Amino acid sequence: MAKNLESIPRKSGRGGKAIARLLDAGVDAFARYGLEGIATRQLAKAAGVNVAAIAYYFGGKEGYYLAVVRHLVQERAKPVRDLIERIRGELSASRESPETSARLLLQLLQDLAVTIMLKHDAVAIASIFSREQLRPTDAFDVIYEGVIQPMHQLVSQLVAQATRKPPDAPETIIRAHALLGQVFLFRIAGTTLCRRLGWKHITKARAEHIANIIAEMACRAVGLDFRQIDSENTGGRDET
Amino acid sequence: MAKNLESIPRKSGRGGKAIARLLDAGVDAFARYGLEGIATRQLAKAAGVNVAAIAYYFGGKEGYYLAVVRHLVQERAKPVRDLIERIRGELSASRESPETSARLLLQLLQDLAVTIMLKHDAVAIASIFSREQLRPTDAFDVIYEGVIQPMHQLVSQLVAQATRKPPDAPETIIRAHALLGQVFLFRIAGTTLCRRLGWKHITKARAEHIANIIAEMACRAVGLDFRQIDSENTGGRDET
DNA sequence: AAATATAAAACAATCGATTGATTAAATCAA
DNA sequence: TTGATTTAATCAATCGATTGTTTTATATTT
Repeated sequence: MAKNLESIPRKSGRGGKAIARLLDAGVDAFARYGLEGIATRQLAKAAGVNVAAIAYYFGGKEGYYLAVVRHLVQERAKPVRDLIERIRGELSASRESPETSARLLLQLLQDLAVTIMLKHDAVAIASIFSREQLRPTDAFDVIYEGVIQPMHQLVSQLVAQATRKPPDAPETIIRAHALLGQVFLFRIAGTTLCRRLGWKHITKARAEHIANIIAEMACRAVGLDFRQIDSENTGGRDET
Repeated sequence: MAKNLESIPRKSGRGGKAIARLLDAGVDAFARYGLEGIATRQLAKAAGVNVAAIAYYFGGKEGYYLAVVRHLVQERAKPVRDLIERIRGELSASRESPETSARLLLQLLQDLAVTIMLKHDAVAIASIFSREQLRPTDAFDVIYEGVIQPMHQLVSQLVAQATRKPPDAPETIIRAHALLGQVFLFRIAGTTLCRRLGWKHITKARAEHIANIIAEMACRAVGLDFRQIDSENTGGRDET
């Protein structure tokens, strides 16, 4: 459908302003309303550019949407990819043991949970991604291969080492999926949680509280005692 | 917006056919494509009725959507509500103990997981609900109060008794949310799981396998040994 | 001057909603 | 049970508004 899946025109550096404004505005708008939920005219107005710019730079609405998702994954999701890289580095640096893996798993899930509940870009990723789950477009592959698959694989590896099972066993991957999903869930189903708890928003303190509980349940789920790991982790910075 | 939020006209029993056909077609269509993702003409064609019937019976597209959700929750979600009622009955019939609560929690999550992954109506509920989570409309309240809140409350109660904590404590509710969310997640994020596992669909056998793993993790998460509970549960019908 | 970028206007297509006419059914007087 | 009248339901045709896209013209930069 989209005309130019290659690179964006930008023959000279002067149209970069409009492109950048469109990409920025698109992240917010598409995350909030979805591809079909917002009109090109509103998108252009939000970006402060003319409607024709969408077709001019991206070939159309679909190409624009795809470019926004690509931008979101490649540029804005850096903190998430850094997190993956950090844990992966620590994993290869330490000797392999269930305790180490569990500790890293705990760290990863905790950090990811807070990031996904609070960080603006992560919220956008989660929103678009959950929409793409229900009705996948080309954008699904971009997000999946860009952030989901690496994350999923890393968690699977940590789960495998923590439970002493093969990392490619269906059981291991299903477990990893459940753990990762828990984290995403507090973003996707935040409305329900807030209603149940009488909250209006999820503040920073609340997000950290939730992250601790998630981490604890995750550790128990892979068969290890949370307190042991947590006390040697950051000196027991929390006790829920 | 919608004209008549009260009852549907249906002055005589003759128009019931059209209404029923519209409600049936609407469940599928709205679950698949969302409110904005499908046109009234397609909806009418799918139902085999004239476009004007939508405005005639429901006052408009929004009223139609709301009626579909109401129908879905009130009529089609009966198996889910029956499940809640069954567990609730068994809970009040047995004496209060962490073991009993954990066993019931396991049963509930296991049955719910299979239902939500396989049963057609439950899939529709999960799809519409997850959409309403991201961008709530009036339909959110209908689903929330009809099935989510009762389910959430019951799980909270079971978690509270299993962990010997107050049922209205934030920690308890957050735990319940995570457990319930895990189950929903395998429906919402089934695309990712299937891709990771090289599956095309989630078959009955696979759904039951997943349900077992979820139940095991849930039991561990609330601090009990899965094997003890499962062996006294249904005579060890599964061993993953 | 040539290439690139922006802007306003117009494009065909589709959206949800409505119209007036027609058909089917129910109601009631005889 | 009739036949006349009213009500309910269905239909094709059409409404104005809005959709994504395109065109045409103008401005800016190289």
